Amino acid sequence: MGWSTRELALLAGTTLRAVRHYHEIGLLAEPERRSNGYKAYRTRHLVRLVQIRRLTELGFTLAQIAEVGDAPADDSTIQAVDASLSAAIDRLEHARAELAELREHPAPADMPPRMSAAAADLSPADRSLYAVLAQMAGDASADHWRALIDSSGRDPETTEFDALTEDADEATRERLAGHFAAQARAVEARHPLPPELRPALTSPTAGDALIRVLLDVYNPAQLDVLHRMWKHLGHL
Amino acid sequence: MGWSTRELALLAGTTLRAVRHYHEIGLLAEPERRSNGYKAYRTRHLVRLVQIRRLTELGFTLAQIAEVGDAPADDSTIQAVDASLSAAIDRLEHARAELAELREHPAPADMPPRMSAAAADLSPADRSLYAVLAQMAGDASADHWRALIDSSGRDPETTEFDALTEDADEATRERLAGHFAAQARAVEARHPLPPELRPALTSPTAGDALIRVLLDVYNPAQLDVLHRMWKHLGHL
DNA sequence: TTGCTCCTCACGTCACGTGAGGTGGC
DNA sequence: TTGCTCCTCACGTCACGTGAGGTGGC
Repeated sequence: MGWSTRELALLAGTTLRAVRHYHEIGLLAEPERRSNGYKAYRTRHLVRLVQIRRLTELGFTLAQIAEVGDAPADDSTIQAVDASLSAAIDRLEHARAELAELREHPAPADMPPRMSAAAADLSPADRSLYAVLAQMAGDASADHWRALIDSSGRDPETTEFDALTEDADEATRERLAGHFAAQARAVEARHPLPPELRPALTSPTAGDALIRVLLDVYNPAQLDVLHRMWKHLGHL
Repeated sequence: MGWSTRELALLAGTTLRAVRHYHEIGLLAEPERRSNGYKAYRTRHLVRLVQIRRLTELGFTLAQIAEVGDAPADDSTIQAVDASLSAAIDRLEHARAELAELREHPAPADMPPRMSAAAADLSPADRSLYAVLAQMAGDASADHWRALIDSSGRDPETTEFDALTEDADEATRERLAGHFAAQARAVEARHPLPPELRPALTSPTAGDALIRVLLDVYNPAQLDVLHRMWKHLGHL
């Protein structure tokens, strides 16, 4: 003369535990018991359970379902649910687009996929620097960094810089600094930093962070070359 | 000489607690401490944290991120993530479509939205019955039930049936049974039960469930009328 | 001293999943 | 007696959120 919990769950297409959970939070009334203590569910429980399942599948939280009870959901609630679904879909589709790029150009996900291909030949130090730059300036800056990486290229001086140690002599340091300064000028002329990206990189906080990154990834000799380069550029 | 946990979190666009959580599950290495016990994060932590954030935003679980480490994710993992995103999007878009219908025809969500408008005039008993029928036969059956409800209409006999009590006399019961039998025959001729829906409703389990619903929602006099109707139809 | 930051437990959230241990029905 | 179902705790899951209580730095 009534369904068991398992039967009710199967009829509603859900699980034992879900039914008990709805009891625990007061969403679903507990049925009468048989003499042996077993629950005996009736039609009203099944209909209510089906209603709860439908609403959860529509994206309602259990708290929202509790609020609307078994009345029609008011429009503001439906709008709120729809807005959250819409936002979730946008996020998921953006994620899928990035996943597709990641499949085409497999890379560690330390920077936007559109930069990864260009960054493949960078030294670990440069790569870390670009990863941080991209993070700080936002994903919209990916194309800018990619252009920068592409046009600065891997020349003999870059190889020399990557291998630079403390015993590098004065002449070598000056030569590299001059080379990179000229290159930086040329690259900046062709690919100026988009104005909307400037604030994220020029604040004192951002500057501090970038300096710490430089100190972390380059050795003293390399830092010296960068210092000389900045002097060449007149930025310091 | 290093970032605090909060600074690191801000630089990576995440929260204090997320950083600590990644430590707890071993996703992110703990940095050196200052003399006072404070953590001092370096560039490698920031780069790793940014990578973790990117992967979570792409839909990777933290367990999957732990598996791939800081290497490029293998294609099978990417495919698995993409498949789950795709499935999630499908569910969300289906939910949005149903939400839109629900907004046009506000109703309790005890049955598919496409039935609700037609079911608005049913008695609570009939409504429960149709809710269960739709649940058992699946949402694809909604159009069938809607057609049934629409063409059986609300005539005086239906009103009489809804108000029927135990003191209803023999003649009334027979008259109603005959009326509903004729109506059922006409409706079934115009809207036969789609063959693919039959199995879900004709199994012994389904039959038992439906009988229990009838016993729950109709009173003895109404059940008697239904019993007579079935005899008229030759189904019993 | 006050206010702000850092630290480590440790419980809470959401919607259940998953045993653990005991009883009832055939 | 065996096997299956029912019951009620109660801890686990996932990715963190949110205080609780104490210390450090200016």
